[in-house]
Amino acid sequence: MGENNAAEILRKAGMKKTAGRVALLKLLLESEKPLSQQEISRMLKGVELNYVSIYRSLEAFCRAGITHRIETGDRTWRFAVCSCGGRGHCHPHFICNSCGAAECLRGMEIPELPAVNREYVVEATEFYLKGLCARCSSEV
Amino acid sequence: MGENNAAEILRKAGMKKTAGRVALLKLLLESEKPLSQQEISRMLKGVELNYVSIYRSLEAFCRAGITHRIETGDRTWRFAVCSCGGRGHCHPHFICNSCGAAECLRGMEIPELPAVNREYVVEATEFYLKGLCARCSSEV
DNA sequence: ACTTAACTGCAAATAACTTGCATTTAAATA
DNA sequence: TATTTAAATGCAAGTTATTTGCAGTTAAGT
Repeated sequence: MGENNAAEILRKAGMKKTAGRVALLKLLLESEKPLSQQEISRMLKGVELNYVSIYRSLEAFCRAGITHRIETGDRTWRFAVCSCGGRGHCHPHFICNSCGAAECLRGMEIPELPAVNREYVVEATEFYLKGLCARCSSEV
Repeated sequence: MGENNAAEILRKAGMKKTAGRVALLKLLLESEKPLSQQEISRMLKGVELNYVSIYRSLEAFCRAGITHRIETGDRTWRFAVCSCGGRGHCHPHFICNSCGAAECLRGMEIPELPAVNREYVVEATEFYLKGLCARCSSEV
């Protein structure tokens, strides 16, 4: 399943097909939410991948445009596979102020701004919605 | 000038008018850019304010809606006074990928998203533009 | 002047990430 | 298939922004 997919993505990006990276990428491909290194370490099954290697792999994935990185406000990076292949985010992200979970709003586009005047070069945009996720808002 | 203004803001927020907080708030009021704790420590003149106290004051300011906090991607908070008084950001922010400087795009509004369906409660939105600032883009 | 809750400083703790370096290994090449 | 090599890994240690605990100080209300 995602295994071949992951291997293929690695190949196309010119990366070595190691057990660790295949498992990591597979996990990200199957996750609907962006994951932190800790979450990844907890969820990785069948492979032991040192947390330093996880960071380095994620960095490589981001450099290759395979994933993007988001910041949820708790000073931890989270990572999600990225369909657009670009450097920035391809959609807005929702962050729950209560449980801290992050979510890709895949159906939506990041709205354009009415042109940043002057000599600024805009390379990427990020749009975060913060509030209560479905679960937390119903738990009140 | 900003001194009275700062004192007045503190009073309205029910905070004590200490030399440290007045100087801190004055500095933020006069800064056109969001500032990090380190930048603040470097820029504060005439007063010694321990960096822990700076953090605690900034936290209090944010709680009171006096300032907002932004994340530039380098894992450091930056703070700027906030005209809208709300909890979220009142405008988009620009972050330079080269020099790391942050900037409030005060003239602009954060665009609305076409309604986040389902039972999500959106409390705040944050919009970041990342790229090269005027100085860095001309330095190439 | 007195009282008190807010504010402050210092030292130490957290925690997420990064770096250096020696070892392993996938995959290109002979 | 054997050889080579650059990429990937693990471990230990380092970095650094931010937080926490606690004891001492002070603004401001009475």
